[in-house]
Amino acid sequence: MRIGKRAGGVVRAERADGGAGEAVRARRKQAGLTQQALAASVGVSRQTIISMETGDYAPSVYLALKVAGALGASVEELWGDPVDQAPAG
Amino acid sequence: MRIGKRAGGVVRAERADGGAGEAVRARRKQAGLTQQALAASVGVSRQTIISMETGDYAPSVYLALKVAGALGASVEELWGDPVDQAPAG
DNA sequence: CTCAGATGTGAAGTAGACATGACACGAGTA
DNA sequence: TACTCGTGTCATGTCTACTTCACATCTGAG
Repeated sequence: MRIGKRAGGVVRAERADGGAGEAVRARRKQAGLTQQALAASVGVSRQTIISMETGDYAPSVYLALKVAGALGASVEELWGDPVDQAPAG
Repeated sequence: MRIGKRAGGVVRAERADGGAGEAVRARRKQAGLTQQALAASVGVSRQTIISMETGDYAPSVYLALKVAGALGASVEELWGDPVDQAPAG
């Protein structure tokens, strides 16, 4: 558990609520792809796609760009704060 | 040096030419910020901003979103393939 | 010349992004 | 029933994103 200042470890989502993971999964299904197909498409392992969809996971910006591109979305749409996407409430 | 399949380590830029670093630096200067000011603004150390601007560095997507936001740009603009931004040549 | 500010270098430490590979489970189908 | 497919879990290993801190260099101002 991280408390206060980080000591190593990457900058992650403000909320560990899996929002981005859900967004990536929804978009992948909409694109008619399996985890394996998306993984192959962006050049990573299926394990990495699993982590992205199910865990509190912060991919590198370059992997995020590839995934967004493969899914026809922008990085902001998939990993941005949902508040930026639509009004709260 | 990485040859063939990666064995750990993050997905990074196709070209280690510092393109993104230059883009981040240019945009930061345009915004009239020092490295220290940008670092404080996005909640990382100045050392991290230095690495981002000078090295073959792959920030996490969440840090990239914060930096892009602080600089009034999109992640695609700063870290995307330059070819995507404008025709080559 | 001195000083402040901005920036770059280097080292060491911690948490995590990626990988491999095996196995388990549920759903759908013949 | 057996099989295939898609997905999740787990363990282990390698490389890197982040940190702190000290110090060096360059530039501009007084």
